[in-house]
Amino acid sequence: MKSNGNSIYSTLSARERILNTAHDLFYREGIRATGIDWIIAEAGVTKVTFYRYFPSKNALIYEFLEYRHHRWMTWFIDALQRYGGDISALIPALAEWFHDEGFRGCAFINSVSELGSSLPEVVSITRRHKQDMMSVIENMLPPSAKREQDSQAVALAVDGAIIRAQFDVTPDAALKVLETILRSLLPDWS
Amino acid sequence: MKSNGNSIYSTLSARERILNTAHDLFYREGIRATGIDWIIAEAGVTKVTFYRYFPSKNALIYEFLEYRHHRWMTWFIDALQRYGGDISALIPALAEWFHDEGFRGCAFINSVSELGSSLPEVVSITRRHKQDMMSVIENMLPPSAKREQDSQAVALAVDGAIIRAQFDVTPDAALKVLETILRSLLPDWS
DNA sequence: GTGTATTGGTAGACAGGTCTGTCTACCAAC
DNA sequence: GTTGGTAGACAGACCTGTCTACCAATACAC
Repeated sequence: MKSNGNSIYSTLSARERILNTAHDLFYREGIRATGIDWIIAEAGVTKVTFYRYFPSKNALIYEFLEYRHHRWMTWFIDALQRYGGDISALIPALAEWFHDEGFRGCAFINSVSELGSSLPEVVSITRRHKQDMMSVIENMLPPSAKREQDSQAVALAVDGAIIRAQFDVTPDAALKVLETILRSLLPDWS
Repeated sequence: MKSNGNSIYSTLSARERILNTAHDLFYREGIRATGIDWIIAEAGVTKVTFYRYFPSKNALIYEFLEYRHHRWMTWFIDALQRYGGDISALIPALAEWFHDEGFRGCAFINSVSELGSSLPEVVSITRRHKQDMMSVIENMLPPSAKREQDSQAVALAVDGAIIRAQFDVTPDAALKVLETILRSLLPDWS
């Protein structure tokens, strides 16, 4: 087996290389903007191999979103822990993400924008992702009768901040405005 | 000149028909998902006519965004007036939009998601659009030292609500959560 | 009214590229 | 033999953009 010297994933199996490459290209360039030949070339596989593991591009898109969900949630939970584990950890955690040079917004929001009409399954996948994000946020809030309501408000503001960070030149305003909102929403904001 | 009996814009000039058709298809189906042949067929023009008015698809995309900006801002300002003209008008105005059967989120956010990498000009166009939206919001708030800060927070929450309304089954939660945030943010919320 | 030029359109072919997906023939390792 | 790969060709559809040949309406000069 000839490995692709250019791929940063060359110790992985072919399937993993495809999935990781697709993840990077789909997120960076857009899903429709990424043809399967590009993924194939970057992953260092052939078309037969590609179709052995992913029966269609749409199947790959679903796998990409599940993979992205797992990967992002893992990062999110870890980052929140690293910054103290309570709700105020949201700001530095998101700052870490927004300042990442590869930041291109939320892959799920992007996929709804791009494919919401032609591949409507991505909408329900996004709903599940956002539900899980909100659950993580809810678990960081102290128990109260309005815990769920607050977590919905926080999650909605986080989505707003993600959007703003995506079109602004720098993410600083998005983070600052998000903090303003959270300070108003949450009485025990530190 | 043979008019296209199927086009709902058949009393308009060819250029206007193209632009209106592009607006509808780009917003409903996605920009990349809409080939120029589809626009041409729906607008009832030929390729020569299309290229007479729009030297490229990208030129049409820019025109589409400018046209969308003008159209949306006109609607936004009008809707806010219709619902009373103060900041609480935001909720029913957005409800009107979100409940529209053609609602597919914010065309500007969608274009950044879809084309942010391949046509980065859409990002600065989006920034301008969002700045104008925020100015309208600011003008609805009573004068105060934190008027600009509040308008930024409101605008960010509005973007969050747009996103949520886009992936939820119905927009009711998005509107309710937005109202919760605005109630916390703005002391004189009615 | 007629002829001409201009303007704004038509039908449709074409070129070359990209896209998704199907397939053949072959190889290496176990 | 099985598994997991390779190189690469192919088909058909779609995409953006270029071009030819022609037509109708209007304005203007005579």
